[in-house]
Amino acid sequence: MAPRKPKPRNDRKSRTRQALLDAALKLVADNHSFGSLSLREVTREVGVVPAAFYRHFRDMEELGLELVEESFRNLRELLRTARAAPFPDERIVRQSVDVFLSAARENRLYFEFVGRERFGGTSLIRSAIQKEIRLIVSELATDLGRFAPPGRWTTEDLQMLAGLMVNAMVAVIEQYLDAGARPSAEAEIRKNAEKQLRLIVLGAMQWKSSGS
Amino acid sequence: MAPRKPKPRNDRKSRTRQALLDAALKLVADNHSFGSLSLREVTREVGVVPAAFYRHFRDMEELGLELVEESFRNLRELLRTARAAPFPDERIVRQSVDVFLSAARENRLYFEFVGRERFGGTSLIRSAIQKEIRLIVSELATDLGRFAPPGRWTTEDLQMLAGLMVNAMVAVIEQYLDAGARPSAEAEIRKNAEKQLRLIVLGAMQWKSSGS
DNA sequence: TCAGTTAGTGAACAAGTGTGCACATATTAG
DNA sequence: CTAATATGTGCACACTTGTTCACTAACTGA
Repeated sequence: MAPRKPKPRNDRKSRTRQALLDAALKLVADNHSFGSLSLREVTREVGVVPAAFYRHFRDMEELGLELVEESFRNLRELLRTARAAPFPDERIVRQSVDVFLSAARENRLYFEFVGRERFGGTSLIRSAIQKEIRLIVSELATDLGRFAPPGRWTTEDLQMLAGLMVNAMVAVIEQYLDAGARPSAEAEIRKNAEKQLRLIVLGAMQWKSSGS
Repeated sequence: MAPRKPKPRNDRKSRTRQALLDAALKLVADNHSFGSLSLREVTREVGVVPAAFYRHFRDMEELGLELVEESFRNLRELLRTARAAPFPDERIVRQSVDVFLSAARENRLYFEFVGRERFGGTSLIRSAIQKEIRLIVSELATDLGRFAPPGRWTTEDLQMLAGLMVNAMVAVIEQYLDAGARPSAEAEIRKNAEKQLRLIVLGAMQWKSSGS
């Protein structure tokens, strides 16, 4: 049987594709890991027949990789604006934590997806995510290099510092997401995050390069 | 048909149960996440009929929780021996990194399982893991309290410091596991880990409690 | 207007899944 | 030695899964 309701085929070119992505994202956040999410569940959520999936993606994996890209497109956009910043003193620490936490709040589903698949997913998806994160670390490292007294910081050490910072923030975000966004927990987590960053900055100011 | 080979039913009480656990562990490390691992795959790997599974576990989830417990039983044992240690100076940093990395090498499968399910798994398994990690952080915090000049460190701040350290080490271990244990990468990772810990210690020595 | 392409349908398939049940065998207790 | 209890077998059931196929409806550009 042909479809009875002509389904106005809205303005945009192909909304179903985006609907599939959104549905997958929602289902991953709701229930289980992406790996144990079936093609049929996704199409069912969208309200479309399973075969229609193949008009947009070859695979569930292809959809997953697309989700990774979407996630980091948002995040990188955000970091680019936040990167025009002064020397990392007290204020910048507080601001940075704010930026990350509010980003996590607004793009919760994307962050949850990335958090789940960072280590849990298929190896293709895993390495895609790792690559993106390494890129963020590198960008932060060159940024930090601008404020560092030249000579005291090797490129390697800057990477190390950036890695430490990013790891701390990632851990904070995952802690925040796991807390179900209870506002009471958020205040606690925010305070903790600021302290951790402050301590790292403190250590960095005392740092002397790898010798000894 | 009844089984032809009597299957000598070796010494121990019930080896099948452990075989199921081991098989699940191996399959998770090899292929996919625990969530997308079927009961039948596990029994097939052991060489036993699916229904036999129910003689030992009600669920796959129950088996998963058991795996979490096994994993941390090992790890906590290890940490208890390593905890009798002097003030965290240069040597102890190097030793700590060694302890963690060699633990990750020897118990690779367990670490891989925990890494995958920490955020990827069912919510029951997730929270079981988080609880264990929080416990480790707390134990480390009280340990650190012994070396801290009293008054300068509140309990809260000690928890913060311990959390930072554990996070860093967890990140290092996951990095190590992802590198497939290539020895060239291991040296790099080890050096990086030592630097990160050194920087944290440096920051801690400069720390003054939360007031600005 | 009319041909061509795109997006979605519905039915079918082989394969894999969790779970229940009656039965067979091993192991252990009395 | 015998009876009782774990432990494992075989088979069945109803479902869900991914993928294919010919089909039609809708949109597109000339």
